[in-house]
Amino acid sequence: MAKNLKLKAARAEKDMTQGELAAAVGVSRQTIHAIEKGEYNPTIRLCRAICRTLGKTLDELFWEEEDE
Amino acid sequence: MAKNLKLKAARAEKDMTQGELAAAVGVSRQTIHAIEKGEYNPTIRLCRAICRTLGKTLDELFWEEEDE
DNA sequence: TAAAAAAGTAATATATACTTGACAATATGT
DNA sequence: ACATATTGTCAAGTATATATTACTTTTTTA
Repeated sequence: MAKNLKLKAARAEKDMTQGELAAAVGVSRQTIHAIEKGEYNPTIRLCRAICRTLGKTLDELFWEEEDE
Repeated sequence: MAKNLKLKAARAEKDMTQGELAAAVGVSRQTIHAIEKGEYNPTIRLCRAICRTLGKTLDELFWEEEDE
C-alpha cells in the first residue's frame, strides 16, 4: 500500500500529533503511524472516525485510483 | 453496525448479484452478504474495490454520520 | 546544545475480517 | 407447480487489523 500523505497533511493542518489523533479516534498511536506509512489497510469505521476528527471526507483522505 | 442499503441499491442498479460483485472485487459471496447486512466492518481497500466496480464514491456508499 | 516531545521501529498477543463448504429459505422464470 | 437462481445462514478455519510494551531516532523548543 501507498503512504497516506493526505492523512499526514490533514493531521498537520489541525496541528495534531499521531498520539492525539489516535486518542481522539480510539486506537493506538502505532495504528495511526502504520496507516500513514501505508502498512495497514484500515477498516472503514476507523477511516470514518479519522475523517470526522480531521474534518475531511472519505474521498479526500482515503480514495486511491488503483490499489497496490 | 447498520445495514448497507446504499450498497444493495447500487448493486441492483448495475444488475449484479452478490456473487458477481464478490467475484469482481475478489472476495467471497458471504463477505458481500455480511457487509450488506452490517455484520462486517470492511477494510478501506475492499470498499474502494466495490466503489470502482459499482461506479460510486466512498462517500456515496460508505459514509455514515455516526458509527454504531 | 541539551532536554523534551514526537515519530519511527520491532516483537508478541488478540480480535475480527474474510474463506470455505454446505445447506435452508426466498425469489424469479417457465 | 416446478426448476433454477439468488440470498440467507451456520460452523470452523486462516489472514490480518489493532493492542501492548519497549526501545531508538528524529524533530522541536527552551
